[in-house]
Amino acid sequence: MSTGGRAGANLGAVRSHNAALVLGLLRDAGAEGISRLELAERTGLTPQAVSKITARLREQGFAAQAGRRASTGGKPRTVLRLVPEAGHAVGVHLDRDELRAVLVDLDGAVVAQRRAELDLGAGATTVLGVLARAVEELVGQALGLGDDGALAGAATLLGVGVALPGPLDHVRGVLHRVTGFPEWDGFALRDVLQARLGVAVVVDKDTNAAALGLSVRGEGGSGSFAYLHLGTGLGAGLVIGGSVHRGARTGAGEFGHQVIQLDGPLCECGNRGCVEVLCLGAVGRGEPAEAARVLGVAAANLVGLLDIDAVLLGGRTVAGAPQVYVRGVGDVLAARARREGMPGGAVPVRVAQGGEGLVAEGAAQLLLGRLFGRGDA
Amino acid sequence: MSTGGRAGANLGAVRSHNAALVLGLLRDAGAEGISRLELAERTGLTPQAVSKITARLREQGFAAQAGRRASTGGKPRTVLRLVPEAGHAVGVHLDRDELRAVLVDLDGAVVAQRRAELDLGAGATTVLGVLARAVEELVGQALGLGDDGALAGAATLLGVGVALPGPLDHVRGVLHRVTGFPEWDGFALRDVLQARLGVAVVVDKDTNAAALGLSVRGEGGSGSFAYLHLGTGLGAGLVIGGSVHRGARTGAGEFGHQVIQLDGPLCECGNRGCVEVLCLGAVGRGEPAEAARVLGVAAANLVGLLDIDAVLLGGRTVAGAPQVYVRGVGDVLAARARREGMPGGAVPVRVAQGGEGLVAEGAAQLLLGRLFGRGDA
DNA sequence: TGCACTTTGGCAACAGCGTTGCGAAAGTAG
DNA sequence: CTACTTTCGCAACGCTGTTGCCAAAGTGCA
Repeated sequence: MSTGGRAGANLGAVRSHNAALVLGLLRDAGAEGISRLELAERTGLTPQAVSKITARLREQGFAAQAGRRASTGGKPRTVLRLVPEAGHAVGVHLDRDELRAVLVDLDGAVVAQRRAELDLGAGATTVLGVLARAVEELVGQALGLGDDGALAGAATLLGVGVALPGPLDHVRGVLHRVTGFPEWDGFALRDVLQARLGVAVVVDKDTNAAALGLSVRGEGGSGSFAYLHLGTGLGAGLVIGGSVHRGARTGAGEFGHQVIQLDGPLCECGNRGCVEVLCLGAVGRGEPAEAARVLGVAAANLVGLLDIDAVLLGGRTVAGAPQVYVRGVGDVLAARARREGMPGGAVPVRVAQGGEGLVAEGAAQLLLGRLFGRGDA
Repeated sequence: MSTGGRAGANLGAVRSHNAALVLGLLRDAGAEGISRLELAERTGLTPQAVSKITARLREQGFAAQAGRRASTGGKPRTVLRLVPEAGHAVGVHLDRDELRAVLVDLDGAVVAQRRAELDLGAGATTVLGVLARAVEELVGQALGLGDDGALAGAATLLGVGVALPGPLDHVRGVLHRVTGFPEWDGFALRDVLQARLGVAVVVDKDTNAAALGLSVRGEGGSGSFAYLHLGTGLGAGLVIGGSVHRGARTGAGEFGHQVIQLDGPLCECGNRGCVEVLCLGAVGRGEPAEAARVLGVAAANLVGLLDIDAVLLGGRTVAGAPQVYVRGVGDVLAARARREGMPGGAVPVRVAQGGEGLVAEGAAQLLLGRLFGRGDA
């Protein structure tokens, strides 16, 4: 039926919804802060309702007064700001050969971080040991642990987000398979890690985490964008209407195996003419311009299908020659926009900022998002 | 910023949200009806809350008692059902050479319909005249008009939805251009029609209306699906998470000009190797199997990108040889699913039911959707 | 036939949400 | 110093879903 399992709203739901909304606006306002009346305007709530909501948030320690604005002829507005230290989250980027963990505060700012060499093929016990130790050290030094040395002792810790390559089930937190490492097939990473660490754990694809991180930072505008990652492989993370689009089976963003050349060269996925094989082939032959053009054609397909607002490029290969890719992809999109007479012109193409820590920071946002009303089912 | 213009929730919002939710479940239950306790289970609300909500709906005439279930050892449940005659909407399908208008009730059932020959190139005055007359006759005979002959006199009429080909702005109701008819460029169809008819008007692309219609009927499952229309052109309507995805500029679903053959044959859009030119070319050469294969490759790209639950095929060309297309597209998707070891197997491919009236009925749902909580921004 | 039990669903009191009315606080302008 | 503007909290309010309770309407067994 068309009306899927949507939930009814009661008063508790209203409260948390509005609180999350206000908290999100406080975060977006950053160090400048934001006044109650501005919050009222943006939410559509009355100023009095905002006062009550912010009073609750101040009691809970999430918000604080921070100076006042210049007067415009009357009593000056009091400025409110987020208290970043009121909450923390750990984000872990589990890659094929290294592990990168960050501890961020409510603002998304990195408080502490760690790096470790790692071999994903070394088996679950070894990998989980390295991961758990890294997280415990990170949290222990920055926030302090409980008397028993447990992570749960860190009161402000919301949980741990783990991002890794390869298909997986975001909802159940189970890996399907990690390309090249069949021993991870069907591994219930979320539950195992949750039991071991004693705090909430969320698992997601690396490209989704990167896209989420970019979304929170406000890159890609307020609406929809695609993050295209060109490194050892070619993948994408999609943000539609402000939230990460994963699809029913967390399979969305399968960008690299989009076929753009019927009966083209064989790809390792078994298909022919995938963007990945064409693009990486051009990179391998030392033809970045051709790689960018091919990438641009695939990006244009994506833009046409979803009508997104921006395309962000990332990954080692892009970082090696950013201008070539931005221009190459941009040219294809511009040509298409010109031909179709699209209102507003072509979709902008940019290099995703954030570099090496992007995925880990985005993984941490998987937890923070719940506070700010981006809870993902 | 990441927190786009989301709205705060007050008690009025809660009421209409829950009322819409219940109304949607009543509609989905159809003639069988549904009991209060089932409604409570599905919404997560308490039985008492459901009683209050349904009491309001009964007062307003939208719902009614309809018999009772067999007892399971106690007082038998009272069954509630939607009162279809409590609301109506007109849906108009404006095609290049004909106009098709339907009047539907809350259930989506067609109460009356009209067809008229039409030339979209005959100018706005002529076309709007034919359209307005068709709508007024339709509503007048089935519902009756006001004393002054105005549509607003039909108390249960929620408004008119208009679906037509070509790029347009769904939010503002303005046409960008209708392929082959430059005189419509920038025409503010929504506002002009609203002023002339005196009731609410919503404008959308034909493929979006078709997808919406299918979504309401429950085809394509509860989640996400794509409707691919193969007729004089090749387009798509996307339903993601239960609602039509249009993108910021109502440009989403630009499926036909997805490039699947780099530097392939020139398409009339100016690009090379679009699915449309390849697919229609094969149709023209009398090679439906090849057309289906090409369509399947493009569909597989879409499925991979969005991880949708189903693919529905429609349009005159598909209707001419349904099995060929279902099998051809299905084979490509199945092969890909097999190679990637997707959990749950391949995405199902079906022919969209509903035939000629699908777009007009979907257009009517643009208005009904508001009642059932599918208000689209 | 009668009694016990189960299940449904309405009435009444309630807690908690945002809203409204109003006034104190804190500035500017003359 | 006075008049005015603007911010923002207190108190009363209306309305939401929730809880506690009980009447209604069945079944099943003695």
